[in-house]
Amino acid sequence: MKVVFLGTPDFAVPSLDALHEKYGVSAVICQPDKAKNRKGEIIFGAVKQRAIDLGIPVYQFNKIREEGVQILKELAPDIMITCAYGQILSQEILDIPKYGILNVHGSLLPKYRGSAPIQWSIIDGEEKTGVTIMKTAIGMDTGDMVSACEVKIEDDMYLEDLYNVLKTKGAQLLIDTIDEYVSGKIVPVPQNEDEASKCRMITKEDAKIDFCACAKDIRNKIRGLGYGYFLYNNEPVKVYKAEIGSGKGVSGKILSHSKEGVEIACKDASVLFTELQMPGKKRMGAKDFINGVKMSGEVL
RNA sequence: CGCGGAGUAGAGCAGAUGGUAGCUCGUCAGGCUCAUAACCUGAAGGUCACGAGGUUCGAGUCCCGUCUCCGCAA
Repeated sequence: MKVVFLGTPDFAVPSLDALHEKYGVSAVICQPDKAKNRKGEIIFGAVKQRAIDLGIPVYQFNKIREEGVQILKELAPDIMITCAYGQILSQEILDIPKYGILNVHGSLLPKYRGSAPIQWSIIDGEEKTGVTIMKTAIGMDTGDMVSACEVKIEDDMYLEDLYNVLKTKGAQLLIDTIDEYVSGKIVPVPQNEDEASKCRMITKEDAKIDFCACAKDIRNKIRGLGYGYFLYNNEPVKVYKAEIGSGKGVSGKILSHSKEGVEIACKDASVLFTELQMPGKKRMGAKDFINGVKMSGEVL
């Protein structure tokens, strides 16, 4: 079976690996290179890099709906798999593969359609999420569902943790599903539109901590985004780990500053930051952080 | 060549106007204590990123070059 894979970031790498091992992937399509490091050198996306290592031909289109159609037709895949590719496909493309296109999505559809389902599921304090394999359709993650796998969101999971679990589960589910899908044993099920929800993209602003919020929400946000930040002396202080404290005070007041962490009051309690970073400095644990940065009892 | 910060004891930081380096934590030894991550005393530990570079009587501190790390932007 001829498989063409479309994906860009590292979330898609396990799926690419799994597919390639089982079926052999004849071509990989990913977004154009745009990431650069501080020196201005171009950094390849994780999928592109992986494809090169595996010796799979890579194609990149600014607009796959225009530039990619012809090539895709020539590739004549039996099935195409998308996983965090980053571009909207057209009906013309959807019609190319004999078995259509399957997508790996990081949520339990129809909830959390959209671009950052993993982040939002944690931010919202969900207790579970998962991955869904569905048919890629024209709408935003609206295709009929083929299979799904549930994952519990543990209280100590941060974005990176959940992300890693889901990308692995996604890859596993994908290869466990394809054969049955292709052979017709699985009949795709339409999504229940009444239960659908769509999450919006994450912006820089989302990472700014609002101390007027509840401790749990602040912590969930940091967990979901992987970090958060607040301004101290006009400089952004990034925080990577947070626990809920019992301190009370005016929202934004720095309650304590110890090896345990930097504790700041919020709406209903306090949050204790145990891993932080000053601009230009390295990320470090509270013990090291407070050794160099002395924060007094001011209010942010 | 996108903007900017930084490389000083194991770790985190200080070191105006240049004169061979300090603090906090940690470590080790001893003490106190029922005990301790608490406290007391003492000790070890640094060619101050690199370049047998430049200026100088003398540079961590000024100038030049290189490497590495990081924040922002992308």
